[in-house]
Amino acid sequence: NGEIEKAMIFPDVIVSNGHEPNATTYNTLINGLCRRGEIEKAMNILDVMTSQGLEPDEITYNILIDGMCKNGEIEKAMGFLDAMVSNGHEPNIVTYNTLINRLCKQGEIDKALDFLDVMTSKGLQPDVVTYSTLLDGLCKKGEVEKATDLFDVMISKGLQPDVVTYSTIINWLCKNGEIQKAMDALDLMISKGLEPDVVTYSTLINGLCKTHDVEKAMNFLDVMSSQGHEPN
RNA sequence: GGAUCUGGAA
Repeated sequence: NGEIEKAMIFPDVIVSNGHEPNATTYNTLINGLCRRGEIEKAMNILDVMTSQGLEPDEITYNILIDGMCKNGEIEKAMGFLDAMVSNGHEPNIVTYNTLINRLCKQGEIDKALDFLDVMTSKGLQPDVVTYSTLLDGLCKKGEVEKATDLFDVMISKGLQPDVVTYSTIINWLCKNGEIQKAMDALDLMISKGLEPDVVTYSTLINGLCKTHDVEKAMNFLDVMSSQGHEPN
């Protein structure tokens, strides 16, 4: 609701009622501040949390790292990661996915792929989020060959593309003017039992509108509504 | 029956 100031009062209220806030309580607040880009305040809450004798957990760290990344402060995020490691907290798959996403968004795909190697060497298995993130980054950079290869790797590891993976591919096909293939991909995902969501449909509708096929776009509007996905 | 982190459209 954006009313973090009101929420901030609650740890005190909780304590005065005799219920100690736990890590989740603080994580929730820290996340709210990070989403507003108020990283400094979030770090202050981290201090409060620690001074209450609560150990930040991996979710706390991931929230802060993502906050810094989304705030464009990847250097800070990397530094924080180092500090975290030297305090004995190993990054998990979400941590890596977060950093990989930021690197992709900055167009630094090679660095992102380095992290893929790092996580693998640490025994962490990249998941469908990792691959979908990299696929999106590669497609947006026009590295279609590499994207295709990576998709094959993902499949060979037994990972199933999900609705986001398909939406990513559909988006790329649309942007590349391959609308028919995009619609084929939609059929394919449905045939695999996956349910397109509002983003999947919006992606296609956008592609169709950009190629002036408003008729088909309108059809998909009907289809999504009939599938119970309200247009947003 | 209830809470917190990462990927896709605009």
